[in-house]
Amino acid sequence: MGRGDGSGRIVSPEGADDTGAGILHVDMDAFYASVEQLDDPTLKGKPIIIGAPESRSVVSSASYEARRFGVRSAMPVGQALRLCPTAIVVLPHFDRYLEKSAEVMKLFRDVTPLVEPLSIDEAFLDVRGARRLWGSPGVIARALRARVLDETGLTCSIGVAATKHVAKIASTISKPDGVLIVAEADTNAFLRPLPVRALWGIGPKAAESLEGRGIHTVADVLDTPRPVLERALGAAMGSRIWHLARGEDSRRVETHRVDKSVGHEETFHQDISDHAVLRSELRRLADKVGARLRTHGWEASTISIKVRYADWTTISRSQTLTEPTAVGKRIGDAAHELFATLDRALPVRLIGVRAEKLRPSRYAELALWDDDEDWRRVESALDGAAARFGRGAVTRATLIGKARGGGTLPSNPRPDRDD
DNA sequence: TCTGGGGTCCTTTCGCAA
DNA sequence: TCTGTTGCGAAAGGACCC
Repeated sequence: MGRGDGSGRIVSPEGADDTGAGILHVDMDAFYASVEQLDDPTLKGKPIIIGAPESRSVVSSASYEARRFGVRSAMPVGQALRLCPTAIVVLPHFDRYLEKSAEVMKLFRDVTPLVEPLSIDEAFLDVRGARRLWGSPGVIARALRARVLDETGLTCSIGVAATKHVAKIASTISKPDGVLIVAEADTNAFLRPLPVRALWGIGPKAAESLEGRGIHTVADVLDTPRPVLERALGAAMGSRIWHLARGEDSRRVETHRVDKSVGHEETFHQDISDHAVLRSELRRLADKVGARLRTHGWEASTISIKVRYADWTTISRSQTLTEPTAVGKRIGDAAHELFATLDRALPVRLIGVRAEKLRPSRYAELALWDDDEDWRRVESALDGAAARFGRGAVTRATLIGKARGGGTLPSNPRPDRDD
């Protein structure tokens, strides 16, 4: 979601040169706040903040009326209210945002099947193959903005460029309710004057490191030898921004992304020292993680926990399981074991559980069994049999039968060739 | 002014095995 | 058998993004 104050609205003129610019980046304007204003017209034109009134809550989204006071997302709500005392704090309605997001994404897919959602409120579109049907990228961007507003009541900003990176920057600059077209031949002139912070992946730390070396703008990056950038930012990031500054970005619009981890974490209203309470929180989070794995038909082979102490130091511990799991009980057991290895006596501010190294579940067809205990029995049967006979001997069908209380495991299993 | 929750990716370190 | 090298995966921490 954009984090600017929206003062830079830009609309490229009709007929602007869009030669070679086949990638669109569409970003909804102040998405959560706009959905709330749409659903409750009394909020229209007013400064609103999406967040919770609790002391440790931060701003999820702010209307442009609030941004004019300096309110930004990720800012503590208390601070936001000091900047803008008249702001109305609205609790988030994530289901509603997902609904509106789906509406918008569907409109994108009407234009091209090559849509890559980046988050709930933004996506890349590759429209290079849509010219005959809909016209040039600039024409498509205009029509799409009009259609999004017409059919959803929400405004968006669109960057049109030859690469994802430049399209993304262009949409940010055009916000709100703008469209900015950067023809391929204009890419370098467009990038040169921008601050390094505009480059994808350059955050506060990296910007500080570059600025300490006198590198403030993209033009400065162009004048800097690649090894210097690699020393300043690490090999991978240094090389990446060397390319990005030159407008080089070969990433394609990917319609399918595979999730790599799922996790839950929670910041307590007040720091907690009682380990019994912390352990029960770990259980609760582990159960949520297990349930999510099962809804997606996944299992995880690595479990990690995260603990943030009162002094804000954050540590993580992880463990690879002997057998992957989607069972909350097992995830919770692993989380407890990891938690037991910690020795700091400080109160805890945040605790989290994450499942990593995901793969399709070995018995996804049992997804109808949502009950954690049923899943534990199925996994125990599978793992026990695999340990005794070798994994190759154990078919899914026999296991399902076993787990359901009927059938038996093979008495004379095939020799195992898997392990 | 007191810092959320969901993630991804990168770097460093360390132990193990060839 | 011992030592050094290399490669690799796991673990830990941190930056970054929305």
